[in-house]
Amino acid sequence: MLQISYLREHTQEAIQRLAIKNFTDTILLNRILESDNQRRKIQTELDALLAHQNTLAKQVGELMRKGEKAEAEDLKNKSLAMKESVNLLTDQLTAAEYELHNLLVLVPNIPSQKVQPGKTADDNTEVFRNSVRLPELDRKAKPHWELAEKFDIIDFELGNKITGAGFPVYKGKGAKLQRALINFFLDKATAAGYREVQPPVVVNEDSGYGTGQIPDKEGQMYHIGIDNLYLVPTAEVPLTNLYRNSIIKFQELPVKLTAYTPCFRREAGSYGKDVRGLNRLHQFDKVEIVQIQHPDKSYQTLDEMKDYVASLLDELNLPFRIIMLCGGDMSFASALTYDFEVWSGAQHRWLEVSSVSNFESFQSNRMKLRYRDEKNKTQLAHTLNGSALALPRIVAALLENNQSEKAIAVPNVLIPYTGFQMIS
RNA sequence: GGAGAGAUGGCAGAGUGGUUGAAUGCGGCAGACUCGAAAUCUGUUUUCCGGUUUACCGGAACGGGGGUUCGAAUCCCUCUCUCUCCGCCA
Repeated sequence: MLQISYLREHTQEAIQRLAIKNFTDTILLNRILESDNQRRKIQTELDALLAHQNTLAKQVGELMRKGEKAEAEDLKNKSLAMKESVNLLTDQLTAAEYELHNLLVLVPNIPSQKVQPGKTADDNTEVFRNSVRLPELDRKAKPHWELAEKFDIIDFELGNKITGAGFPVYKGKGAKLQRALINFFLDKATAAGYREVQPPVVVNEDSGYGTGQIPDKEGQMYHIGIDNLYLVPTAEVPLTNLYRNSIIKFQELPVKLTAYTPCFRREAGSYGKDVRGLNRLHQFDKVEIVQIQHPDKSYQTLDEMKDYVASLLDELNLPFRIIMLCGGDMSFASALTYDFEVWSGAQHRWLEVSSVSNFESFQSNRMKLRYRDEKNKTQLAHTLNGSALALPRIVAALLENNQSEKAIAVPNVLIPYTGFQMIS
């Protein structure tokens, strides 16, 4: 959620920059500003009345102590007479605040200066490509879902049986490869200074709201109706919300957290080649990194996180490219996002395996995540997060790119974790 | 799941209707003392909103929501959570 003070004081700038995200609803923005004016007007009026009432109540107290009952009664009646207008204004204020809030949550985050205009993924900019060469596979090369069956390491049918589509069962070396990747990613994150956390994978409504899934992407999450809880779509939700409603000393910034969690996404409406095999799942594993940072340093931190994710993919020896998302392709809450895509050798396509974003104060404003600055004032902190990494498409690329007729080679860095060099 | 008790500032812990945004202690910060530190002493120390703008003024908040009252941390209702006992249990 944007800060109303920003919209109020930098209206033109906001309009211009929101246009980059293809958000051009100036009618909404005007309604917001009107609503804000209205709210302030009402509050000023109400505060004056309440101040008067408070004074009267104090005087009544004093008169009662002195035993001057008649005069006290007189003042009581005066105060009572004001009650109706106080109630009226209070209701108006509540309504005005409610309206303002409901309008304000409809406005996406302001994109950072770097973000290019654009409508779809076609307008994104490739900003980097690593030096790992694309694998030259022969004609008999199989896509990962065939490899998974051939080597009996991932069973999609079994998943269908016990749960449904999009819930694969990993078996034998397939299961161990999952565990190896999780441990590898967590160890790397720890070495890079992230504190490992094991959060709940079920969160409440407030948490969903804090990171922006609710109300924006509510339909993406699995909802446990009986307890009104949600399965996490990403560890970002519990991790960032650890600091909901808190004030951090500026000396403690940045806060760096990492967690492995399974992630659950309903993915309603997806179909075709996108959902084949491991390409898009309802449950998948991911290691996430999160930072809470001083506003002056958050873009530096974004670069650092981007470099960190790149280093993981380099170590896994996967060809990848980094995409800077255009305004139209960015998420509602993000100010700048880099996507990482690995080359899937047998599918001949790039697969998104990570998304690293700076949300600036968009999330922290929602969840009241602040820091105390050098002058002892509270300020909204900036939040950032990134996948490091999401497993399924990494596995898909590893299987496909490293295949030969008889076996699949495990990347060197993973061998200490898997305990085997080949899947055969 | 059943019964009972409770939820107050960073922490501990007073406060059962009237200058209580809140005693006291600890912690934090600033200062005095000291070569320095400890100890001691003095002062200070919540957040949000609005107005004015370095000061300052007003309002709101004592788990969340609602009610009673001229006035609520204090009384009532309700929800959530915590603790104790019983039951169940990885």
